[in-house]
Order: sequence, then C-alpha cells, then structure tokens
Amino acid sequence: MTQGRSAPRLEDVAQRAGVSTATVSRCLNAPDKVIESTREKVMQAVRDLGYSPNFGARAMAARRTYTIGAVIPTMENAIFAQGLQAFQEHLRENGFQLLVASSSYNPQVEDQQIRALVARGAEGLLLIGHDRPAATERFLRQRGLPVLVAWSYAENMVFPSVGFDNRAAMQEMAEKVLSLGHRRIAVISASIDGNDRARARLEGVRSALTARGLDASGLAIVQTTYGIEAGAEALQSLLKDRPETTAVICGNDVLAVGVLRAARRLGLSVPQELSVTGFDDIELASVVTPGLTTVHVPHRKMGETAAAALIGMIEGDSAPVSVQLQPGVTERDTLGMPRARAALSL
Amino acid sequence: MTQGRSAPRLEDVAQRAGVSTATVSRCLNAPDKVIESTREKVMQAVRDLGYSPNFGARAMAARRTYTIGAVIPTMENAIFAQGLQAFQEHLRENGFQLLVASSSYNPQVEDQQIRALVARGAEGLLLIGHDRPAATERFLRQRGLPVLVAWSYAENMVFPSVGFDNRAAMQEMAEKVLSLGHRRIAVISASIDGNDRARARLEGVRSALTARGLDASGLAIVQTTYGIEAGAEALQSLLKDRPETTAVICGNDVLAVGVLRAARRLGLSVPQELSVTGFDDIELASVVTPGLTTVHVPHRKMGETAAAALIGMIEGDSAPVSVQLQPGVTERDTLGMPRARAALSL
DNA sequence: AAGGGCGATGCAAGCGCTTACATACCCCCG
DNA sequence: CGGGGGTATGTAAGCGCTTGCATCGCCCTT
Repeated sequence: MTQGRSAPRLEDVAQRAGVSTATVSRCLNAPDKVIESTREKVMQAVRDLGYSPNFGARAMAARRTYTIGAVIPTMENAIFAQGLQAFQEHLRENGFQLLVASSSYNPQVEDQQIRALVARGAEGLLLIGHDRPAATERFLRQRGLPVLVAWSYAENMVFPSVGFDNRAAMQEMAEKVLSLGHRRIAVISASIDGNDRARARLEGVRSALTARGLDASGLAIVQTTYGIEAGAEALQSLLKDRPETTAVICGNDVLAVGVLRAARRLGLSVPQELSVTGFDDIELASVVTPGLTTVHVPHRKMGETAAAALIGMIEGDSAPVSVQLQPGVTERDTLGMPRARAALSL
Repeated sequence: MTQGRSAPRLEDVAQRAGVSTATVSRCLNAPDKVIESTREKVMQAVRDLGYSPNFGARAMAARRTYTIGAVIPTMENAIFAQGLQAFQEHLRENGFQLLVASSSYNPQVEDQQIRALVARGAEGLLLIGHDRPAATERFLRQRGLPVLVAWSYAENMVFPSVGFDNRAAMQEMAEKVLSLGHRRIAVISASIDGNDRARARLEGVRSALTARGLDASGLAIVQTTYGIEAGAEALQSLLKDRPETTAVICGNDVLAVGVLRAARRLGLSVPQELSVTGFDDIELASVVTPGLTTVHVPHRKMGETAAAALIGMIEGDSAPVSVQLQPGVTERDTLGMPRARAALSL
C-alpha cells in the first residue's frame, strides 16, 4: 500500500492560482507565453503546493522525453565512469537527461535493460561494443531507435560507433613488448564471447606476433571474469603452466592490477622479473605501485563525441556517423626488458 | 525531430491478436487470468511487433511504478558503488527498480535530482547523510514520500537512517593512532559543510584527543575537495605548515590514497616516516602499496538493510526504523609508530 | 467610433495504459 | 432441461499532462 498524500496535480495548481491548466502548463514550459502577473501567481502556487510535474504524463502528452539511455557492462569498476561522466555532462548541456543501467556483461540482462530504457521513453541509446543477440538488434531496428555504440570502432556494423580500434591499439602495445625482447608472452583477458573488444584486443596481440614472423598459435591465453582478484588468480594458474613467462599482456587495467597483486604475493618484482601491461588507463593504473604501463583510451573525448553524435541522430539533423578516436600507449613502470629469474615455487 | 516509426501500442497488439486491449494488458500483468490459447496468440503478437509497454502510461494508469530512487554524492569514486550494488540487488529481488542520480556534493543539484526522481515516479528515496536544505526537506515531507538516509546513523532526525556512527568509528581510529604514540596529528577531510559524515568524523578525532586529555584545538585540519590529486596536494600544503606531523588521519580512502601518492613523491616512507589512515575501506584501499589502514564500513550489509527498510516503508507494513551498523578498523600497512625523520625540503 | 489585429487565456481532445464493472458463455446440478 | 455460478473477455472511464484551436479583450488605425 503506497501511503502519503497523493501528489498535487497541475489542476490543483491551476485552481489555487485561479487559472486554467493550460496556463500553468505554459508557465512551466514556455514562460514567455504568459504575462508576468499571471506567471507569478502560478509560480507561487507551485511553490506552496510543492508541485512537481508527473514525468510520465508529460512524456505521454508531449510525445517527448528528452531522455537518453545507456547500458554499460558494469558500474563496479571505474572503466566506464569517466567516459560516461563526460557523456552525461554533454547531454545535460543540450537539455537531455541520462538514464544508466548495467548488464553485468550478460546479453540477456542487456536486452532487458534496453527494453526497460525504451519503455521509460529513451529517445536514443548508448551501447557498449557491437556484439549482441540478433533478437536485441531486431527489437532496436524495429523501433527505428537511434542507437550508438561506443568503446569500439568498426565500420559497416548494424549501428554506428564512436570508439577506437581495439585491435590496432593492442597490437601497438604488443609490438612494444616484443621489441623489448620478450618472447615468453601470455595474455590474460576477460571472456571474449559476447565481447568484441576483448576479442579484438586478443587479435591485436596475435597480429603483433605474426607481423614479426613469430608463431601466434603458441600464445598462452587465460580468460577469466572481471575483477582484481580474478586477475590475481589468473596469474597464479598461468605461471603454473608457463613459469617461463616474462611478460603478461592484460586485456584491461583491472586484471592487470590483479596480476600486480599476485606478483607481489609471489615475490616477483615488476618489471624486473615480470612485465605487465594493461588496457584502458583508468585512474587505478596510475595509483598502483609500480605505475601500470597501459593503453590509454581517450575516455572523455569519447563520451563527448558520443553525446554529440547521438543527439545529432535524435534531432535528425545529422546522418549517423561513426568516428574513430586514437588511443596510444602510456608508459609507466611495469614494462621492462626480460631478465632471467630464479625458479619460483607455486 | 524524432524519427523512427512510432512504437507499437497495446492496441496494435490487441488488433493483431484479435482481442481487446484489456486482454492484452492482462496477459502481460496477470497471465493466469487469461486462458492459454488466447495468451499464446497475444504473446505471439507481442513478439511480432516488438511491443514493449509504455512505462509512463502504465505508471499513470496503475498509479504504481515499483521504482525507487537514490541520490548519491558521486559516482566517480567507488565509495558508494558496493553498497548501492547490494541495495539494487535486494530491490530487484523484491520487484523494485532502482534509479540512480548523483549530486556532485551539491545541495542544489541534490534538490533537483530528488525532484526529477519524484517526477519519474519514485515511490521511495535513498539519500546519503542527514544534511540538506530546509526547502528540500519540506518538499519531501509535503509529499509524505518514504525517505531513508544511509551512510550515516542518527536518531531523531527528519528521516530514519541506516548507517553507522561516523564519529565513534573515527574516534576508534584516532585512539589507535594516539595509542601508538603519535602526537603531531593532522586531519585531511572533505569539505564539512553540507556533509554530516565528514563533520562527524572530524568530531571523532577531536573526541579521541580530548578523551586523552590532549588539546584538540591545535589539531591541524585541512579541508579539500574530493579526489586523489586533491589529497596529494593537501599533504603538500599541510607539511609546509606542519612539517613535524607524524600521522595524517584522512576523512576517506580517496584522500588517503592521494596522501600516499604525495608521500612517495616527497620521498617519505610510510609508515616509517609518516602514518596515514583512511575511511570507507573501498577496494582502492587494498590495492595501493602499502595497503591502507582504514575504517571498514559494512557496505553490502548497509545496502541490503536499507533496501529492506525502504521497501517496508513503501509497502506500509513496517514503521520506519533506523538501524545502526558496526564499522571497525581494518589494519593494513600504513599505520605504525612515530619515528624521527630528516627534515624535508618542500 | 467602428473594425482589425494580436496577445493572453481557456477548452477539450487525446497520449497509452489499467481496471471496475458489464457481458457472454459454459458447465453442472437438481 | 432450466437456472445458478463461475470463468474468460470486452467496455469505457479515467490517470496527469500538452497543445491546436477558439475566445476574449484591448489597443491601434482609419
């Protein structure tokens, strides 16, 4: 049972101010269409009553919500925080509100969240990555809803995207690792299914290997779930199989930080005995010791660009355009030359 | 101009299935009130059309949204992430959806966000801390909206709360610092106005001092904004005034991590030359080196308890009750005995 | 002084749903 | 074989807003 006096309605305000509901509505939405004296009466009534408009009713009548939805894989790690913050700020400046939901990296949940956002009137959607079930895509297409993909750039996909080339960025990093002389390399990655970014990054490492004429098929790969502790465990199990590994390339900073933690536990010095690299360049990367060498992603830029693009699509004054951003390697202290080390006991 | 074919309505589904809108509505909301054969026809039509109900219209007709709002000060740092996650999970289990907004520690913005959430039909609100403008409180009271405060426990406030005694928790920490022999103590805190938690924590340090018969008035205090770099700068300016400081008690983990960073830059070893403590025990605290000694907050427990309490208030089957949780000190590696150190040049 | 024009306001028709009430139908019992 | 009762479905009245169109004054012009 919902208690509490029911909220005042437009009509209550109108009555108290001695005008019609139309006038009150105009006071709120187009103040200059109402003469000052009237407006004051109305605003006073609004204040007295603590009136605040019913969003659902308004949306229904106006057939407009000025709301944009975003579904991100996770809110726990700050991976999307910065970009989303920029996205949101830019939206607000343009009179749009942001509704955020998270999918826990689960396509089913993402589908549900998308539907929930659409039900709530989202006029456009920001999604992460291109991978998603056909059913979800069909739903979105059926609606003709403006959808923009971020954190991943690719041409000729179902939806336009604002992001960067994950493969090329990772290839650059891997190339750097190789050029330092590392040959016993391993990759620790988030699960690659349903995650085109993880897949592309892995691909990038392979490309770097191949480009040097090395055999990519022997590359040690461990996939794991998201989280610092998961990264730590991944390193342990990795070293059990491949104790000779000299460099671990991680699919993201969170895993890399976990690897750093495990390395410390094992008494391995970084980068002397083990090199570690990350991806994303979130705040965490600059906070840990030693500072994490990682692929820098232009988070804020991506957020802003995405906001502008999506608004353009909604307002219909610009065709959907993909834009490619440039990531690059940020060098800190976890990548060095390979060096022999004592055998370790696991 | 919003493009895209307009969304299918209940009536479109009804027509396609050859039934009335009432039947479709029942299929969606009370499937057992509809005979199976009919239900199948309807569901097929729903799928064909990619129908998804209009939340606003539904809310309006049913006078129910099953939505709860939360306004937190910030999403950038993970301070509230864990608690909110637990809150959300518990809500979902009970059929409620969560809408989150952030206020950037700004009371004006908080007021706006609260109104926005109410406009969107929030049936209850989770707010952080007890401090807020009278106008905001009046608005909330006028509505008779169930409101619960978290992250701060206090009796006889306007709203019931689920949290812990910030003052006592900090006093315990300060006591620990004092008992190790520190006497040149400083506090680095977030701004205390409009922030009862920060204020209470500061108060806790003072109490600890007083309880030992020490003079609390000479306590060095620096207030700063939120953020790692802000914490780093705070330490710099602090040491300029009080180079003899041996322990820095921080109002939260984010500032403490900043202090750690600055200490490293200055070549100060922690905890040998400087002790540092935090508050919150977010993941960051266990990630930095050395591990941060901090006040542990039962985030998940708080989130769950808050969800249960708020739902109770909304469903009206329980009177609003405050519940007090127990924090405690988590010892890691940044708090040690004071030791003389060489003068440093700033 | 009458007519025209324009700015301010009111009227009322929906927007897409839910749900109380009415209706239709079927089955069972006496 | 008729009536009662129960179940499945339909009808239609709103829910709280916005907005096109009608209305009403008032002032300016001729």
